[in-house]
Amino acid sequence: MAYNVNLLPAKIVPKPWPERQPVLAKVGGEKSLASSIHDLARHLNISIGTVSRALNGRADVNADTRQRVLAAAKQLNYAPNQSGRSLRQGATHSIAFMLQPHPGDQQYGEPFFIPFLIGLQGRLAESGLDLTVVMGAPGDYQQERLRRVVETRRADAVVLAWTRREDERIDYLLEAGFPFATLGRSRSGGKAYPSLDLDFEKAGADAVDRLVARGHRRIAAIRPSLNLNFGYLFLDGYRKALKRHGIEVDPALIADGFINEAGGYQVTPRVMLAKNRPTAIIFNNDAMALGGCKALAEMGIRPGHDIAVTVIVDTPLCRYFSPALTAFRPSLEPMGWRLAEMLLASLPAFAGPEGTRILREVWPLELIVRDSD
Amino acid sequence: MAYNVNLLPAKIVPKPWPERQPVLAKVGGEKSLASSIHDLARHLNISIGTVSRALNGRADVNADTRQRVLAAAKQLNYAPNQSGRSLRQGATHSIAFMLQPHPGDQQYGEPFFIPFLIGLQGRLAESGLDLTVVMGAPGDYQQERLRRVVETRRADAVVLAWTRREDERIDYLLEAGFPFATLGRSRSGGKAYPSLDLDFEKAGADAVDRLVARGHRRIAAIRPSLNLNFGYLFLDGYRKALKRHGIEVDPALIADGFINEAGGYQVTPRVMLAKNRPTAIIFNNDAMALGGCKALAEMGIRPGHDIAVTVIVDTPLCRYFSPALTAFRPSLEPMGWRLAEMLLASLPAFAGPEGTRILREVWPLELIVRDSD
DNA sequence: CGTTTTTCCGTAAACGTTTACGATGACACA
DNA sequence: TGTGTCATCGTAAACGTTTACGGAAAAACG
Repeated sequence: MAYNVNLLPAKIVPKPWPERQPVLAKVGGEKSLASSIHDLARHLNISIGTVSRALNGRADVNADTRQRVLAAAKQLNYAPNQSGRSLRQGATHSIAFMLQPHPGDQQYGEPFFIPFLIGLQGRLAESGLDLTVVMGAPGDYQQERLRRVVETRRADAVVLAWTRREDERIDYLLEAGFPFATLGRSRSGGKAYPSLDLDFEKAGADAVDRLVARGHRRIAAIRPSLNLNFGYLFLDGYRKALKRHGIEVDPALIADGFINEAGGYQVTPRVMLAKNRPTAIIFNNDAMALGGCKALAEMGIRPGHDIAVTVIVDTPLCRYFSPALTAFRPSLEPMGWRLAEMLLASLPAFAGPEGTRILREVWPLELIVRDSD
Repeated sequence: MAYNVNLLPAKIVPKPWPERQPVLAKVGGEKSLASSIHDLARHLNISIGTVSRALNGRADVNADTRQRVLAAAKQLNYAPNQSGRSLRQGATHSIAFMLQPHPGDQQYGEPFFIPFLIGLQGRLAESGLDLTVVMGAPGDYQQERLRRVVETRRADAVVLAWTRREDERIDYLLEAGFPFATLGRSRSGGKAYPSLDLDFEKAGADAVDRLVARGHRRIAAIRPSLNLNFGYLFLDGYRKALKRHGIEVDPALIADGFINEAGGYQVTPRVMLAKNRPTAIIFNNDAMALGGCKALAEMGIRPGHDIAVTVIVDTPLCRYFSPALTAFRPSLEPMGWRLAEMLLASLPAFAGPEGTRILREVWPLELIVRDSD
């Protein structure tokens, strides 16, 4: 008889952590989905210990017995119960990726992560780990979800993205001693942790260099608001390069907006109406570039003709847009692969010889010249 | 002393299911991340049974005791071990969404799902369920991953997307008796299951109706290959509407391509070079439309001027493209919410009164008229 | 005051694994 | 034959929960 929490008088309704819920009925009914180690043992008339050892490749089991166990496992469609394994071993064999929609993301999210996740999952799978993406509600900045994943031990490690300038998630994980790796840098955290980032600073500088070489001197920069760290890095490179060329940085040519099409659309007219009207714009994001180009089109300004447009992170959109947008391209899938490797190297159970931890890599972006600048 | 599987002589290396891996060290070391129910019991000098009952809101526990337990839980930073709970209850309290990159998706994936997932996760969270997205490698069509999730009981139910005409995943889940719901219809599966889909058939017909009303008679249709079901539905609507208007269906005006920018780019010239050159194109996907418009631009054909372009599934891309693309818009977040509701209604533990299962809803797409037709 | 009911809590089993430990033979060797 | 080694296996505990059951004390009732 399931007890219904909701029927409790209001004042004694507990708010434990987390809210407990009705128990799901066991699925599958009679024909259980998969057999347990006990079924195998009974079927073969041996002990469960031996079955487990056989399945786990331990040495102290007869070769013949092992074969029989494996055959029976296949025949009876055995699959180890993950909860049982996790409970006993204190490890879930799965890595969590925190995917957090941005507050400004009204409609659609970043396609950016998919190839990254493909690489990540590919490498993790090679080590027998599952990758599970845990979604948060938009706007709560993951802190709560992260705590929950960590404290209920749903994953053995986490991978963070969209790192911020100061990132409380990183502080939390460091303090908790929970293994993690980040896509992107941050200024948070005294201790070292594996992180992989793109060289937005150099890309910003390279973009400026190229534009200056082509005669531009009034160059606008449009980057995401929030305090996403790559926006700062990009702007640093932009500023330094301008100074190197003896060009004064004009604050009116720098704007922040939501990291989506609407943000770019909204913010671009602002820099175009500056006293010193720019002859070039660098967008720090493909979606913002799309929105920005829309705004330009409405002002009768044609990218590649009347203004030079450069995008920092390339996507298929940049290639298929008309005119095709000059952009800096990351190699996302290898990055996912690599970050998995870095994370694994930081986990005692997977690390090779001592001292092989890999920390703080910064990868270059490749300039793809197209028609917009 | 951990036994290293890799040191086994090759011939007795077992290939159990799944490949077993080294055990991860318990994280956190001394300062354990969270305390167990035993810690609470010891701290309060009561039994673990009482602690559990207090936390779970059972009635047979003194109000005062409950308060003390809850206070201690907060103080000691208690969080229930998920593996323990799952093992005991036979339920994981988490729902899996299978995300499968398409073979053609070389670089980037579908942003389509994010708002859907936001809605899905929002509703599930209200019932205390976690949503975890499980990634597969591109190309293997999920069957293996799905089996693994189901058989190792990593989730209590799954949500499928990208349903195909005949979908072996659905057949498998039905036969296994595992709860699931699908975003999209399929012809598979004799038995009923919760599914939510968009009315691609009507959208296809409406698109034709509108174009015919504006004087077009040679209308091309470009849809994804593979046998994604919505491609068929769209084409059905397209065909029926043409016939209704007494227009013969010209196979040369219909083309399939990979469901991304490259696919649209590759396939669009094919229909444009038909003997009966079309005056309008309906794209079944926004990315394909982007690629297609690129091809058109290279042929000197301007959407909205020289040709009418309509897109079946609207995204921000359609809105911010120049010219803005007329498109049919889904309401993805409510769909996610609704599908979660349908799934929950099919789970005994969450269903309300008997007979409230919700099956097979088909939602309309809203026509957004812009500048491209 | 005796009896019955109610309230509250402790006990212990169970979920499916893994693994430390010990037991049993088989075999080798002196 | 006695002793030691090795291969192989069974036993049982443990991981952290939930929950059926029963018991003790308190409350209610006659």
